[in-house]
Amino acid sequence: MTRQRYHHGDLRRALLSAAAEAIAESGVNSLSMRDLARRAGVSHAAPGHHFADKAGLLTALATDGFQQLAKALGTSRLASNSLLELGVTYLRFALAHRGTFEVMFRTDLYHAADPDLLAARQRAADALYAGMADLPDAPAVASEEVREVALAAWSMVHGFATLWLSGAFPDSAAEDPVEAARVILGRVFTLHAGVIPSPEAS
Amino acid sequence: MTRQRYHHGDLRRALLSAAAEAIAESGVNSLSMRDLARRAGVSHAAPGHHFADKAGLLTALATDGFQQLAKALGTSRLASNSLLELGVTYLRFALAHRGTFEVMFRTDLYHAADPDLLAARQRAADALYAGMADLPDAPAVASEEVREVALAAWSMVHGFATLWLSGAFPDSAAEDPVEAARVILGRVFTLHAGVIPSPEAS
DNA sequence: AGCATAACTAGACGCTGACAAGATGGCGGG
DNA sequence: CCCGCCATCTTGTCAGCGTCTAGTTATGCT
Repeated sequence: MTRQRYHHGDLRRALLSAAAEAIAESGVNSLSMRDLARRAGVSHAAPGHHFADKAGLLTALATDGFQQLAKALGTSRLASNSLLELGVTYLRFALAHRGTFEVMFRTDLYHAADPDLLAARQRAADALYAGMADLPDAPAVASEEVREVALAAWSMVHGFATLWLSGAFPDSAAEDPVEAARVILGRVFTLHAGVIPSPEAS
Repeated sequence: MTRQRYHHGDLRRALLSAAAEAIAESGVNSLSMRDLARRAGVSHAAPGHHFADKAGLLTALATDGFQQLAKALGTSRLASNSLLELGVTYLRFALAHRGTFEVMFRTDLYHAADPDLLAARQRAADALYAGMADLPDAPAVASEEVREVALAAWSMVHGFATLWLSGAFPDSAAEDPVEAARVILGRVFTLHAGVIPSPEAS
């Protein structure tokens, strides 16, 4: 886990952050190992020593992403255990780390069976479900049905994030996606639970 | 539009369908123009005459996809103008044409400014919003707010489709995604509108 | 001090997308 | 009828990519 300083310093982490930045800028398909090596000022084969192959690098990137997401979701839950705010946290993560987020849900790009990745993904899923379990709202649904509502909520916020990132929405939601999501998610969630966190309107 | 028969027959369409199949099998990143040409039994540079470049082929594929989606949504609306069934149609399309669907929302892969593509995308969006406008339900929301609910519904079904396709869901929903979605979407939509289409349960 | 080894370099291979220049064949104007 | 035109397709070429192999440098342990 802990990386010492070697010739470069910490090439592994430099490559990962450079990759996240490059993907956020110009998409994952135009990412090149050799270009990453160039940015880091090392030879074209140097990355191969830290990551078995390109999929290995993306596996590490996705793993980091799931860990960060799990942490963010856990923090959000403690701050204000609101289903709506949990969704906003999810969206904020997708926007702030769009390169990493893009890779996380492209299982064809990395080694999906990697144990570290699976563990991190599970931890993020647990954080998500945990945040939904002790909802401040939704007293109307039985415990069994919580799972269904959780899938619906996850689907909605994930779909909103991906659609917005791909520019599929009309400009209405393009200005401030977080605020737009707060209104949209809030409308469904509050109607569902009968509890009104009152996003902002009177 | 209409393609005559030439040396190959109809290479353009053959390439597009082969591309959709190949992407559905092994992802868009492992798609190769040369492999497509090999499958069609032509030389490696033949595709270049029908599509300016790889992005051009994917642009055409996405355009076809949006046209098909618009058609499917329109048909669904006529068959049973239910918001739930419209969502199911959307999901069915994503599952049946997962290769095409994957490309449609990856704007970094194709020429996003292509006029034909923009027109097809707009037509699909219109079909989606039209299907939501004359809902059988949702009498509680004002006409302005229909747009917000539409975005929420679109986000939810889109998110469900992409999450399922990426294998992110626990196995619970993995068996029959359409039925699972019917339950999940129905739970939110019916609670929202106060109308119960009663998916299947007693 | 010396050495095993992690970290990196240099070179090569087959593959890819893209470009240029030549071959092939159907169709309309003479 | 046939002849030239042009869309279609082929062959050849190029730089760049991911990956493999072999060789080089520098670090930390004994």
